[in-house]
Amino acid sequence: MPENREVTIYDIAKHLNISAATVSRGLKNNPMINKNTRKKIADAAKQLGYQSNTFASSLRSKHTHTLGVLVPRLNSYFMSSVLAGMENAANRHGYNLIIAQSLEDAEKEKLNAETMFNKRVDGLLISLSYNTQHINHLEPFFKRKIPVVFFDRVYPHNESTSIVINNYGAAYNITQHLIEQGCRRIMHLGGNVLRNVYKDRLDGYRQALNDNRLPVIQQLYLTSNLSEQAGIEAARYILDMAPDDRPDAVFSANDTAAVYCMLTLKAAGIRIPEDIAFAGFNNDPISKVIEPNLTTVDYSGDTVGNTAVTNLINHLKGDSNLYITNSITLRSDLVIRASSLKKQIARN
Amino acid sequence: MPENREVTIYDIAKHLNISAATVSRGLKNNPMINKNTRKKIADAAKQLGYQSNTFASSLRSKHTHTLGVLVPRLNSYFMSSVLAGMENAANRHGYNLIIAQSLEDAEKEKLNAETMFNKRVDGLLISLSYNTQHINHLEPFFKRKIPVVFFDRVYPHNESTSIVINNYGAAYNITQHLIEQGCRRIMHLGGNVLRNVYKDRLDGYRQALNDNRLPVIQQLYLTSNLSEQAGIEAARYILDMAPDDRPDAVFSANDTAAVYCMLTLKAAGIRIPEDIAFAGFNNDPISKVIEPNLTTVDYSGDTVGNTAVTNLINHLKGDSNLYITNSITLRSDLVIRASSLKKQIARN
DNA sequence: TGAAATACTGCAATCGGTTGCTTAAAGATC
DNA sequence: GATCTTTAAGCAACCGATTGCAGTATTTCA
Repeated sequence: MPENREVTIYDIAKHLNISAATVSRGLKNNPMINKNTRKKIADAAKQLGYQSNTFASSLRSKHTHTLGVLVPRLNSYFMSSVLAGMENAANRHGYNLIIAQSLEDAEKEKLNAETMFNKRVDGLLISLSYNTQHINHLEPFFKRKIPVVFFDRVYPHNESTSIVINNYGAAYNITQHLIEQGCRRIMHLGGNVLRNVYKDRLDGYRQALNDNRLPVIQQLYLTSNLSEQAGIEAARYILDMAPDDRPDAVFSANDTAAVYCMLTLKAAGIRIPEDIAFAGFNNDPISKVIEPNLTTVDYSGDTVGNTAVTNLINHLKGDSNLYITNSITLRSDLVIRASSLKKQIARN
Repeated sequence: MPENREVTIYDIAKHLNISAATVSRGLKNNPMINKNTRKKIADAAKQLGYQSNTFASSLRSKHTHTLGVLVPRLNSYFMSSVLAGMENAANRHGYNLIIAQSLEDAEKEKLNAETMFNKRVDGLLISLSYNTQHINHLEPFFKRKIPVVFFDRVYPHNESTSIVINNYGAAYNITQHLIEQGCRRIMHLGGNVLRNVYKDRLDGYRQALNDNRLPVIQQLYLTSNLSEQAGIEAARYILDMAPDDRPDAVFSANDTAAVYCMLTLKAAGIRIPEDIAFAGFNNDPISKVIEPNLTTVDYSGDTVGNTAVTNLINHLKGDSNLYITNSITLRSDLVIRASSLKKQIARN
């Protein structure tokens, strides 16, 4: 037993007294090859314990059946759902995922992009870091026509597709909902407006206020990284205000900040939604556990991931053309729960 | 500008009138090559827009700087923390991660393992699916001496390392804690005992009961997949019992089932911890949001991932030898919160 | 029956780096 | 000044699969 050397198509070829070319074709079920021969090749492969060498193949054939995924952080509920959706779709089509995180750092994003390129991924799926300013680091991909799909945190670019939801509309609706519940001083906890998701949510919030002839109050707009800590600090900020200046509702651009803000306010004796109504974004599991349950926007990470990968692969297979599709907007739903129901009776 | 062809080391070589071998060595900063020449090569590479081709290199050099990660599911808080930790450690050492999920299905696990092997990962990190019975599908790795590291859901094997926590001890302690709070009829929500984590937690629970001369009651042991739904069903099961037969505490093998069980019981008017105390496992974010806050076992997914990858890479670099290390047990902490405090005053 | 079409299979170049071995030049030693 | 080191660089085989083109056997059809 040769412990060391790999079993290659040459071993199979020698074993069957045929050429390596035939073995290669046979293993791919190329109809050029006689059915019997194919069978013999498959049997011999199994018998000899042959395992194809992917990158020998990639070297020659110029595609790797690997997609690069570059996200800000791996460990959020939303992102892990996206990845799960991506992995599923990719796996179904025989593709693999190389995954890296930028940790919200533009520099690291750049380095990771380079690695992905060097690994010659067939396509790139990317959600931008918190402070990415430009996408020069993706130039090598564009130059070599390697398709790039942006998702969630996207960047306008006319040779790649973006997978998004209507952040503007969802924020508008949720703000409108709060207004309908009688709220007049609605605070917004937002993120970096460099990122479309936060910019659009802010715009939707403002437009809804405008359309209802409500003033946009500077003091009621806080921007942060929307972490647990940021939620707690927002609560302190509110508690430090004169009672009359306090908001009567908070719309947070994510659920985490909303929930930790609620917890802190509740501990200080503020009643929710009676004193302050709450709404978040993402439909994170914690939104269903907090009491009262948090009104939020549901949008499926799984679907985002699935759509992004499916479109990318269809493009790679030539079934469709990504360059034509500029952006795909997925469905999102306003999920109304007790945290925002000032008027009606709260339900779970 | 040649749009199509890649820029290769040959282009650099021609450009500088030196050999490709020198370029190859120069790019790797091989001290055999004169410093000036190295500089010239680096400059030319940048100027020509050279990007190394990883798999051409892998083909010859026999290592890919890629690690395979095979998990049951991507979208759980714990697993995404593990992945984040892994990615971090891997990135730091110049390694990449190919990630796939088995979706708790042994068959898919097998297929994914094969793909990973074909991609010639330098090492494999795996947490077993819910119903994996054996690890024959990892034989190709063992045969070719590709190191395998199990984490969390492990399998005894004397040529690979396992990264675990002391599930038995943690479960023992948490049960002991509940007993000290005066609980006598402690229910356990467990998972498939095929998996060490659930088996060990069950054993720890039982041993604690034994050591306190408490009976192990058949009706108070439920096994499930520990999903939200399973938590709800466990609650219904409890509510269906005659009040005197009901448990006075529930120890769940994960937080998700514990939390949804609590929510359902609370809705039915059961007081926690007065009527039934609760303890979970994992320190999932929801455990800090549920009221009362859930007593649980904290163990850092990030550390698990980090440790697994670091050990694997050290082995690959020859700095240490995995075959000697049979298992690494990481620290875990009992986090006591209000859900189990029958005696003392609950605190957040 | 002979020519053309069809069905298989093989030859050999190729993908882009890597590396053992050799060679050439410069420097050191006595 | 001859021999030995040391340093730097090149030659060419190699990794394992793929594929355009060519070659041979078999079938088809007039």
